[in-house]
Amino acid sequence: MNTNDKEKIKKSRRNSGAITLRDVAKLAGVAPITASRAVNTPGQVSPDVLKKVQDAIHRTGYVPNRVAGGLASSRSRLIAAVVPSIVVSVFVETIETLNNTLFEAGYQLMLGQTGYSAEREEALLEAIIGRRPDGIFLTGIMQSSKGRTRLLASGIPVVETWDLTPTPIDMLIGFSHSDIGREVANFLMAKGRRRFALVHAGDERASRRAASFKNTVAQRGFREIFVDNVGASRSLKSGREALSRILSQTPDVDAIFCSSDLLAMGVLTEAMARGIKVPRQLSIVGFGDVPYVADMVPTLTTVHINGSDIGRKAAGFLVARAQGLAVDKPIVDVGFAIVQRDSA
Amino acid sequence: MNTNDKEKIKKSRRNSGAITLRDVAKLAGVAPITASRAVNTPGQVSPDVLKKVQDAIHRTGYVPNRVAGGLASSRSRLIAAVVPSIVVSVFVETIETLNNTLFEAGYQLMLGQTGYSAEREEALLEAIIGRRPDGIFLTGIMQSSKGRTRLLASGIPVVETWDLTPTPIDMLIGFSHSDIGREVANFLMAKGRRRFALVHAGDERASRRAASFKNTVAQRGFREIFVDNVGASRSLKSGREALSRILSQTPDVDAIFCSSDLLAMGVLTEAMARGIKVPRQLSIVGFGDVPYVADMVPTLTTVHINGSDIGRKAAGFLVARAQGLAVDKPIVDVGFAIVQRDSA
DNA sequence: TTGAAAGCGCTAACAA
DNA sequence: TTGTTAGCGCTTTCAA
Repeated sequence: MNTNDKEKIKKSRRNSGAITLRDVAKLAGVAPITASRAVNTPGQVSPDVLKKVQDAIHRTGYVPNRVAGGLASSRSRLIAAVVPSIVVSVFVETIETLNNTLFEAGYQLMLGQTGYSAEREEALLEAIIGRRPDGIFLTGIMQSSKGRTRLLASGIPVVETWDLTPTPIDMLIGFSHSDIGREVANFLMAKGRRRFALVHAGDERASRRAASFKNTVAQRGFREIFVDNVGASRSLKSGREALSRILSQTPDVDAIFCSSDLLAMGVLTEAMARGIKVPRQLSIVGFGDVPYVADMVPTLTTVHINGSDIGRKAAGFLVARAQGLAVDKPIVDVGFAIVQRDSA
Repeated sequence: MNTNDKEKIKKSRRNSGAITLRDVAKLAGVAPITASRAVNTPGQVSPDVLKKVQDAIHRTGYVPNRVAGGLASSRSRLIAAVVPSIVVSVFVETIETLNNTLFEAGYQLMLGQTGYSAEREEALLEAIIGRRPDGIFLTGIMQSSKGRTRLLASGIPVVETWDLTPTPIDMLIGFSHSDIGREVANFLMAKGRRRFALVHAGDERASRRAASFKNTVAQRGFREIFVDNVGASRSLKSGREALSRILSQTPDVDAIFCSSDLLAMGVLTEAMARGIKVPRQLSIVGFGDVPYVADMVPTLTTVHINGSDIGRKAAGFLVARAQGLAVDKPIVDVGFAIVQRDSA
């Protein structure tokens, strides 16, 4: 931008110093709204004007202020995502795909982590609603009724994921945790296993899978199974320690279902370190099917969740809603699959 | 909110229907600016007024519109982060800590992924600057001079990370990739290794570590080493395949440095599958020190990067700058450490 | 301690 | 196709 251009730009007491659409319009010799149209809906503007505006933009290095645009149009082009944690790798693929799909459609992602804390979730919700995003992605079902009420009152499209419920706030993309527990139990029983144990983290969905597994096994008359809750420590190490505890209580255990692949890898590692043959003496099943477990030795039998698919579908739903379209069938069960590999 | 309250709220042609500060003020019987002060700087308001405003907020369920506030005050309380990808687990801890630290300080994180693509990075930058965030976190050094110019012109505080340069855009928190290559080479040579190979992904920083490793080894007169570039496929599987290729070219290889822990796990897995003794016949060194590699069998020797520390420091810098404070020593070398475990 | 006025930078609504 | 006007919901500035 040359000095001559600069002089044409009006100063005001409060302006932030950045180039505005008004500056561009003045330089191009048109009204601000015309410059706005040249930027946003170039088809509505004559080629002549379009060129003048584009020139002015180029000369000034103008970058539209989306905050102001968002305020004026009530469309922020922002989507908020709430995740327990991104170090829990099972959620990462969903967020990656959600983010990429949204970006292609011209939306930005705001990321919030609850750390599995209800209190934190509430603060996050307040912060999110305050930004007036065009949509909200939730990992899991919103349990707190206060949270549900706030979301409903905000009028912002919401997609709950990673679980099923008959009463979603709005849209839903998930799968059944109790079905998973039952199916894994059936799978292991069909393999002739009889002495079961569970290793799970202390979150509600993992507990639900565990409870369903336990019920299914109990219904078939097997003896009480050992349940090891590792709480918040979702590491490979806690999987190793869990197996140690299990073996000291029930040395004849022959099948273990873990609430994550990482815990399962821990159990597997400890088993190998102790010379326990997997799967001959002990079957191990994980959850999540994170990429590398298919290529380890031995490969891990696990429950596959299509995280990418959830992210992509959620992005599609939210973008459609943001654009005022009705979403057809906004409740989707994406299911799961038990992927049989070496460890069970 | 009861019907009586509702009637007091003025309707306008354009308003979005949500409760505004103006509604709250009217209900409380004060001016909007007074209600604003009651919300943001309660100390500046009499207890009596404070109570009336809080009551009105409670009755209406008012949530402040941060978009409008941001526009008026030129402080968005938004920080943008640019990452190559979050499925590359080495970046996840940094983002998690960055996000959590920012949230504590009242800031939200906007996440953008480049997928290691320059073109994508440019589009991302445009989208980010358009939101006028109070700060920008970059993974790596901004290589493109166009990008540097835009960032500089935007006036937004920037922290580049994960690398060092004598000419950062603004602030910098990183470590030296060429030092890492050199030190790992020295480490392996000191262990008496002579036949080296490299497995690295096709990004610039990994290539720099590899080049430095290669130089160091060459300076000591060892023969040309085999370099396997796996390109964009940073999986355990590509590590396994890389070892196969290396062995077919140089069967007597006795040390391999990988550009990520996941690739190293792949090499390790393939070695074990082939009955190659690690570390007796083959030393393997990874990069990143992601949590679980310390608890596998065998444990992985790797280069530790304190990702959490980078995230926390970056958040500190950005928040300080956003609040108009000067940042003391905004260029930090966080270093690295070779963590010796079983695999080398 | 409280308030009136005037924006922040943009777009919806209406008009020509 | 282009422009005028009046906001979006909040905060800065200045005044009382």
